[in-house]
Amino acid sequence: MSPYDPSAYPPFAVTVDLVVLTVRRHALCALVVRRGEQPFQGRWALPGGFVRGDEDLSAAAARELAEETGLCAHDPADPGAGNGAHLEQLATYGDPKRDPRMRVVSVAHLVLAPDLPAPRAGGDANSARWAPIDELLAASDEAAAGLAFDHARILADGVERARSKIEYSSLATAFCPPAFTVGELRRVYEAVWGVALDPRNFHRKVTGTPGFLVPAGGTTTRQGGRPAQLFRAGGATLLNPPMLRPEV
Amino acid sequence: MSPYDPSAYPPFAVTVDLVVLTVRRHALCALVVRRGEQPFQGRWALPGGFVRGDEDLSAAAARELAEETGLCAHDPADPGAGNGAHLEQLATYGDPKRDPRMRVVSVAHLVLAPDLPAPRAGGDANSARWAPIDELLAASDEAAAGLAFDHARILADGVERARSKIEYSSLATAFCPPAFTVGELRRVYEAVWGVALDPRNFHRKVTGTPGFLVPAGGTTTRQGGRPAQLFRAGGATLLNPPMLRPEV
DNA sequence: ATCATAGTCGTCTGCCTGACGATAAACAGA
DNA sequence: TCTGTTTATCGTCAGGCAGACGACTATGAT
Repeated sequence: MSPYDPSAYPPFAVTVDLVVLTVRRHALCALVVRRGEQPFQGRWALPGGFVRGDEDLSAAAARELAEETGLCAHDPADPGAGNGAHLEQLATYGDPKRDPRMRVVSVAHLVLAPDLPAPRAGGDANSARWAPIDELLAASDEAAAGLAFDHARILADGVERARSKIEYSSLATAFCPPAFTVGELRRVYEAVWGVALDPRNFHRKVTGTPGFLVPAGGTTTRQGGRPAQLFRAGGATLLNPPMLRPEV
Repeated sequence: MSPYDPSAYPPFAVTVDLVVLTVRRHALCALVVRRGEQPFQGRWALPGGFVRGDEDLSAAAARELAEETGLCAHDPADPGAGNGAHLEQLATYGDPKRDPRMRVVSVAHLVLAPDLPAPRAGGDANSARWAPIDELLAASDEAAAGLAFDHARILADGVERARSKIEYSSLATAFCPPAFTVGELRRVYEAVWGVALDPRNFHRKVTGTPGFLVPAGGTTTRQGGRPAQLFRAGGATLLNPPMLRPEV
């Protein structure tokens, strides 16, 4: 074998696909776009696109994200605040038959975003929408109803990553607006995990973990009931001990 | 933008790189090979190679692993036993300048293997060896002594993955021979984490976690001292509650 | 025989979590 | 205005688990 001989290796197309998750109306939702061309024309798919020749993988993911949603992703390395969503690499999918036309290797990325206004259909998609992940993954069993390509698998992997990562990191705050209440954060956990948590124990846990939350001043009654204190995400990124996910 | 138009996307080379870890003489070691050609000729690098045109990414990783070490990787999905090492995808590295000659996207994989006889130098490598990771990562600061390309970064990511994954999974057994003692398993944790663990509390923890270890029958005095019971890995893959890594 | 080495079983204490009672502060409607 | 509903927040208590460490066991080496 002759490594690095340009004529000896087969050419690949490299794309990024995005699993963009948010919490809307107490449900975990993913951004999907409708495909405008073959194959899988008219079917829903994860947003994504080709990596450019001089572009890093994370830069390509951030660019696609901006094109589809207008969100400005902030790299975990750079904690620049603003309305930036969390972006991280998820996994890479390269089955030779995953695209019927040619050999495509897709580097999937995971984005966690606060609830947004309606997504804007940009780029090459006919339309875009937030779909509850239950709906998307349930439909993946039926032949013609599920997501295009291997996107159901990618979505499932992304959801599983998000579910496990909020256990031991403060990443759940990425689903929240800049200032939020303990109750709003709890509803994020409940939506992502699909369980009910005890409000009192949750409150004790998050307020008792140093660096997780810092008071933002002021209160809100967005949710009705007694006014709740506003917080913003503290500097801590790791939760130790972790938040325990209740048994099924 | 015209997606999936073959003339519109730049061609990439796709490779797999391997972070192969083992525990030798109470130290965490990685497999490195000496580069036989430019660039970085004569420097140490992670083993790896090009993905073939009809080959899945994990298949390419398993093939490279067999070529370099003779190890038969078993996919996490398929728990076929034997002398198979654990193999999982780690992350993908695609900086446009990571290879000075052309655009190469590398899908790194992580392999956890029991201690092996001397590695066989196969394929395109002049030679191969097990190197303590402390040594490899310490040298990465100096200009000409560290690993080739961005392999120091990839190795660091792989080591970090291994360190965190043995906390909440039974993956540490992948570093052990088919039958092993509690003390041998403890020395794996100590080598990977670089800490000392209390033998009594460790024994209580691993024998008290259902499904982690099953008695293999018989005892051994490999390590001197009182004979120790032999175990093999139980069916459980997740450790709940996790093994706690002591503070630094 | 004595020592060194490793393995295994127990005990105790402190921390954290789950379960749940109680109170506080808002709003809606009678 | 009073009452019920909703949500937030503080407290209490028991059980589980981990860290610290004592005690005993079973081998090989000197």
